[in-house]
Amino acid sequence: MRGFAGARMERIAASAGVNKQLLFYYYHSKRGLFQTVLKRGESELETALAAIPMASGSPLERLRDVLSALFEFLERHPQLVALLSHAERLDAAPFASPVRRLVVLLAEGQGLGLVRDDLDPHMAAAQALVLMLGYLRLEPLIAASAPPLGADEPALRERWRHAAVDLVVHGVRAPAE
Amino acid sequence: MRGFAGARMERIAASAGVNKQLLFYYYHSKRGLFQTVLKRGESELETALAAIPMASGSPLERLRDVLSALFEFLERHPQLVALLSHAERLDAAPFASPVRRLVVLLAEGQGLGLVRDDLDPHMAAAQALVLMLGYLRLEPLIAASAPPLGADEPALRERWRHAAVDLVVHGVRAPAE
DNA sequence: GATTTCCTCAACCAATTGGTTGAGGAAATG
DNA sequence: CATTTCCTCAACCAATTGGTTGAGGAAATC
Repeated sequence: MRGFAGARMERIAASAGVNKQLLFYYYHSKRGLFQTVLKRGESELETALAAIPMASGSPLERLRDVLSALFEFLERHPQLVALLSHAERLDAAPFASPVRRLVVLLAEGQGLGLVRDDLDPHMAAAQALVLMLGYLRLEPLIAASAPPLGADEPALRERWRHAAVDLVVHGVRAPAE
Repeated sequence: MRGFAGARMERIAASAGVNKQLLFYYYHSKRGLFQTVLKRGESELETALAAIPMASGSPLERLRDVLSALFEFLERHPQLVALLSHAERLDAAPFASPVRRLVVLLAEGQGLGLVRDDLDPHMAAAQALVLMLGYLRLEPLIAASAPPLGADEPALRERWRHAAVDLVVHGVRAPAE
C-alpha cells in the first residue's frame, strides 16, 4: 500500500520502542535498515521451510503432508510472506527448497504411475505453491467469493487448506483405468 | 515496490506528456488522481471480464474455456492486475462475475456427476482464480522454479495456462468408478 | 474577430522527512 | 571507582515534494 517511500523511520522507531537516531546508528540509512530486515526475513523463511519434516507413505500421501505443512507455516508467518512479496523478493531463493521437494515427490509419483504422465512436475509444484501463497495475498477476495463464511476467518483458512490440498492431489493423480 | 508515497506527480505528468499543474487541475490532488485511476481500472476489468464469451459443451469443457479466456485476459492486461492488486483492491467487486460463473459451472457439473461431490464450488472457483492470477504476481518465482525455460517467457505463460487449466479440470473431476 | 476552453511556463511556499551533531545519562564491564 | 558501551534527548539542516498562483499562448467555438 504505502511502500518503501511511505514508511517513516520515526514510526518504525516508535513502534520498536526506540528513537530514530538509534536506527540510523545501527543501520546507517533507511535503505540499510530495509535491506537488513529483508535479508533476515528471507533466511528465516528459508530455514523454517527447510525444516518441514520428511513425511512417510506413498508419494501422494507425502505430497498431502508437505502441502499441509507448507500452508500451515505460511499461515503462521503472514508478516513474513507479506514483507517478502511486497518487496517483490519472492524469487527463487526462499521457496526453492520446498518447490524442489514437491517436484521430487511428483516425479517419484510419475515413476510409480500414481501421477499423470502428461504433467510437468515443475509446473505443478509451482502451482501448488501459488495455491498456498495465494490465500494469504487474496484473502479478502476469497472471503467475498465464498459463501456466508466470510466472517469466520480461521475456519475459512482451514477449508482453503483442505480444498487446495485436495485440488492438487486430485489434479495430479493419474486417472484410474 | 515504491507504493503510493513513492509515486511522483511530476514523473507521472512527464510520462503522460503533460505538466504537473494539469494533473492538479483535473484531479485536485494526488489522492484524487489515484482514486480516479483505480476506479477506472476496476470498471475496465469488470466489463472486460463480463465479456468473456459463454462457451458451449459439457460443463467441464466450458470450464476449460472460461479458465483459458480468463487467463488470456489477465495476461493481456498485466498493468491492470498489478495496479489493482498492488492497491489491495482485489476485493470482490472486479472478480465477482467470473468467480460466479465458475461456481455455477462447477455446481452444474456436480449435478451431472461430472464433478467431485466433496468439493465446494466456491472454494474451487476461488482457487482456480488464484491459480490464474498467481502467475502474473509470481512470475519470477515460477520462472526460477521451472526448468531452463526460464528465459522464454511467452512459452512459459502458455505452459502455465495449459497446466493450470489441466490441474483444475483434473482436480475437480469426479473419479471414474 | 472575439471569446471561451484547454493547456503550459515559471516561480514559489510550507510541510515533511531522511539524516546529522553533540551533550549527557545509565548500566555494564573492568 | 573509572571507563567503555549503549542509548536518549533536543535541536537542527538540506532536500524533496505536494500543491498554489498568475500570466499567457494556442486552438477550437461562437
